[in-house]
Amino acid sequence: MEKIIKNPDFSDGEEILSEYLRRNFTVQVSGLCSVNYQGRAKSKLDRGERLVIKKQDSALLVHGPENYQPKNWQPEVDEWEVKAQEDELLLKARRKDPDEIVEIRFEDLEFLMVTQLVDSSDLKIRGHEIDIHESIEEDPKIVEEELKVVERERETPAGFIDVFARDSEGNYVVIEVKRNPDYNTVLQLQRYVDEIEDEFSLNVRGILVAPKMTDKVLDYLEERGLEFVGVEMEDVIASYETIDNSQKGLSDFNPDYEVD
Amino acid sequence: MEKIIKNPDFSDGEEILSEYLRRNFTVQVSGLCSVNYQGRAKSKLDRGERLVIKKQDSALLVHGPENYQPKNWQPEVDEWEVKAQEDELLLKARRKDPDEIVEIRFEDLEFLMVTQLVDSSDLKIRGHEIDIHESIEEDPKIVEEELKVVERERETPAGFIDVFARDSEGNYVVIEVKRNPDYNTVLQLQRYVDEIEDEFSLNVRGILVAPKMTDKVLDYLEERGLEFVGVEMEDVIASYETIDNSQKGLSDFNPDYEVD
DNA sequence: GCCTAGGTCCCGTGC
DNA sequence: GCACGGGGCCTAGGC
Repeated sequence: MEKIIKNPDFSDGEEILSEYLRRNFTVQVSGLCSVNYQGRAKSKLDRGERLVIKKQDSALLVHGPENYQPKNWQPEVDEWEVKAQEDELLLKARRKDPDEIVEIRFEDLEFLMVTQLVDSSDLKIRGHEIDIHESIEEDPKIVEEELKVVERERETPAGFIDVFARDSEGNYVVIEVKRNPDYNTVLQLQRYVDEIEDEFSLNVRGILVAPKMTDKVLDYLEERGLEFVGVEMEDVIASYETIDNSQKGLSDFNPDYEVD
Repeated sequence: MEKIIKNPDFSDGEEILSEYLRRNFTVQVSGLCSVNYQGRAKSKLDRGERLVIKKQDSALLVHGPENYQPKNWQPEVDEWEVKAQEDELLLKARRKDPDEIVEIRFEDLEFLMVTQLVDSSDLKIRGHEIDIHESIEEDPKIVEEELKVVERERETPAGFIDVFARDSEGNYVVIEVKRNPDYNTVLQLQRYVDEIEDEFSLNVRGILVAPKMTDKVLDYLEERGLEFVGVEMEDVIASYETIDNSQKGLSDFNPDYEVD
């Protein structure tokens, strides 16, 4: 930990923030504040105690005591302005594109902390839509017995077909994969099916493959003569071991701090 | 600030976390850790220094040194498990629905902080899509002269129509409003128009109302016989004063701390 | 409780 | 650089 100051006054705050906000440090400020935002929308947040975090890449988060999401934020800050006044510490964070500004006015500072986090590890994750595509290609019978995958990401004038296949009777099958299917998914599948039917002048099957489905979307699908096949995400998600194999043997954590 | 401990050992960590995680406190733990997640997907995050925040409603965030978004998280935790072991401090956060678990293994603790934030102010915001709906309802001529709004959020088998209206010639008009229109928006509008045409066996107009538009989406829209009308967000966003008027005169900040 | 749709979405990928 | 689509999306609003 570089620095922690409890109950700093506004001039302490101005000094520390001016020094560290623009640099490669994680800075926290907590205290009673109000926040205005203007940009793609406009918001006001009245006085309350919050935790403000400036990350090492300049991302700014204003977190209240609850919820996953920050109350205000700035994914990337281009210009900082810090000013101690008689009755407040003003912190402005401006972003250029889109042009937006977050203004935080602290009436009272509870603490101020400067640290530096070293983390070069990437998140390895399985269970994305792309992993379902791969499972189908490896083992098409999770969709249907005797299905043969012809092509992935087949391009049509209506967009890319996730998986293009033929069934045991030789029919063309268009497969659309979605983790979270909705009405638009149905129309998208419909468009691909229409496109392939035009191309081959044949009847074409359309199958939506997803780990879950709602009754209404299923109705909408079946009204159009399209089909649904469920998949188990557990079958799709690789084991921890498999994820492990994609990593290097040793962690690339490196304790050398980069200052600035 | 309730507590701050620098470089706590694992048994300190276990003690403090066991006491405070389940209660109405904001708890921060920072240090060298690795994180596993399993639930809707499965992920591994190798060792690195991170800031872990448990909010007062049990939301859990694992923030790396960069980016707006946490590397791992749990929007709501139902069960906590904390265990100091010889070489690590293990923190498990389980959620019941969906069933998922985040496991954080600390190899080294940099600091541990317990605070309590008091914030009962709501965020006042203007510029959401709903504000455009309201502008249209108040003054339909921003879309078209002599347009009459019939209904908002009209339900159809294909979903909800933002604004349902009739034009000067008595035609039905389906209006879809979007801040950020894209291809899917066109499909969505198409869905509604098709549904209303089926329902009334009439030709129905479809208008996409948005503050911006791209050439490709416009082409895609017009190919389908659908229309676009631009609106200015500035006309939609209320002034700060208007936002102010929606607030009570006095802040409802109350310095009484609720312990538990 | 499920379902629908928006978000200052953010963010990666492909053109 | 923009644009498109996914996300462990999250979250609010209806029913």
